[in-house]
Amino acid sequence: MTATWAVVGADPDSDAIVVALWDDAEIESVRLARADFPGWVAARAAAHRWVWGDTTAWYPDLLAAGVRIERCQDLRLCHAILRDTMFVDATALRAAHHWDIAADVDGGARVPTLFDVDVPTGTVPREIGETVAEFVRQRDVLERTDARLRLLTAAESAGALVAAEMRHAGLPWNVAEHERILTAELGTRTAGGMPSKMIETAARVRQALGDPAVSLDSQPKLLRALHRAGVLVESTSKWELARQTHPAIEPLLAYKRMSRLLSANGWTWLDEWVHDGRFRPVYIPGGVVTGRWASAGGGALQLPRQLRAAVRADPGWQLVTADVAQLEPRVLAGMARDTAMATAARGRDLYASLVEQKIVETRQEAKYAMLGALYGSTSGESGRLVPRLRRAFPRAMGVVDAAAKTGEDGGLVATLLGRTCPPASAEWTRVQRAATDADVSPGEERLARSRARERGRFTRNFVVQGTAAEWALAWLADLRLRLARLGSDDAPPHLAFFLHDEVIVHAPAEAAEAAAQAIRDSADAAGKLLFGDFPIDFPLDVTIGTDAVKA
DNA sequence: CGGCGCGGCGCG
DNA sequence: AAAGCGCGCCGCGCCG
Repeated sequence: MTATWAVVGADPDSDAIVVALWDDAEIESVRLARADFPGWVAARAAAHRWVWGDTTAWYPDLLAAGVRIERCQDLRLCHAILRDTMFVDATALRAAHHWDIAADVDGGARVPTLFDVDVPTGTVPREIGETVAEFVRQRDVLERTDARLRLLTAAESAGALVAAEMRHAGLPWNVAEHERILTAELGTRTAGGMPSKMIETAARVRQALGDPAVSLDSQPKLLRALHRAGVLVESTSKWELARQTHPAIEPLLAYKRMSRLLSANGWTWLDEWVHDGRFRPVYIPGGVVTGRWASAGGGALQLPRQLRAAVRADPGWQLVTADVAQLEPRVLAGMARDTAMATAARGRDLYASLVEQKIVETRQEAKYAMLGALYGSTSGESGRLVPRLRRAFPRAMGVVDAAAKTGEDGGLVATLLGRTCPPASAEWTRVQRAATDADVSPGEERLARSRARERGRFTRNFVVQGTAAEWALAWLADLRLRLARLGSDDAPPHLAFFLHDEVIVHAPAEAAEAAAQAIRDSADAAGKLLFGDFPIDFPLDVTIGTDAVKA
């Protein structure tokens, strides 16, 4: 008899690992020496859905031993989703506080860095008894709900596998190319730490300001120096500076660009984060309340486009870079079942369609209008254009407007698959209640309205950003399985990077076209999984090359 | 010295 | 241009 579930945990009395095989009830339990565990898993990697407390605690060792599994349930991640969802009563899960643990960012445990990433690193129970107990609690909850939460927990768990596998594989990174870019932008390294072009540019700024000693790295000092030179800005941010006309501005903006590159992704970053030609960031699935991933260390999700050229395939391999055009509007059209919006988006640039249909005048306006709709702009160019979308796509706008209203009223909203936003804080509720008092001051009233609108913008965006994250998880989950079936057994194409609506796949050259097709097929499958037969598509921009610079 | 808030800026 | 959402990381400056 083949068990559906294989629950993995530590033997409380020894160094052994226990696997409890389950269907409707426990079938048997197997005790394994640690050293035998990877081989045992490898022999039945696709036979079970592997259940464990935390993918970051169990999977890296398997990967190091060359073992990949097909499916899992990550109890830590699923606990958080089921505990908070508004669609099923999960009282038993809410009581299990020892599972309320945020991501263990050092889970890989072999992070080759100089510094520990300073995020709390709690751990969920490892022991088999408590692991089985939590598995049973989640199973009972999932049995009482519809397919959506089962889809979501499966997708979230698949994301955990992808994250561990991508960290294991790393993003191929060409140090020489990165250094070439640094030298071209910043000049040569000097003993003092500041590269030559930065030193020269700083001197030009000081010259133009008539202040030979001013610090350019201290915001208050720089602001005072600008004022003394007659540049009356309120901040030193680049967009405010860019509006000024003064000889110091051009070199100052150049200095700020260089300073940013040096501190965020300079030589120090290279030493710390790139080893053996691989950048290995820590990905944190479910790290954002909306369900998006976060990252810790290395700034994986903020790599500047400037450095794209340093992402370089191994010899004989290629990189397949793919991103979805206008993911969030498409997801909104799908979740609202807004046929007009889906039609405008079909197979092409949604923003161009809005211009053609004379909903707005220019593509740029279309973009601002859509951002305003998703983020809740009320003022400026963007806020002015939103009503046009409301007239053109009442169903889609109805979904985000309703989410905003619910949030303003202190209610909960959820994504398509049931991930639910956090409740309003006690402080938020207190401020709202104070505003209903008979003797409320105008200030209190204003504060309450402002906080209510803030929360409305959050819940408005939550439903779309969160459902887009679900689409992306479904895409990743399907793609990792398709890729594993391509290429030769010892060198299949693999995911190397993921950023909200974009993937980079590292593939043997002969498998690159097939990988590109797999990426497209997975996008189609994700659309079907979330939106069924509703005719919304998710066209991709796909580029195959030796680097990750998009065509 | 470490912790923390802030301004600033990179990404979607 | 930002605006309006979600992040992480840097350096500075202040505080204990």
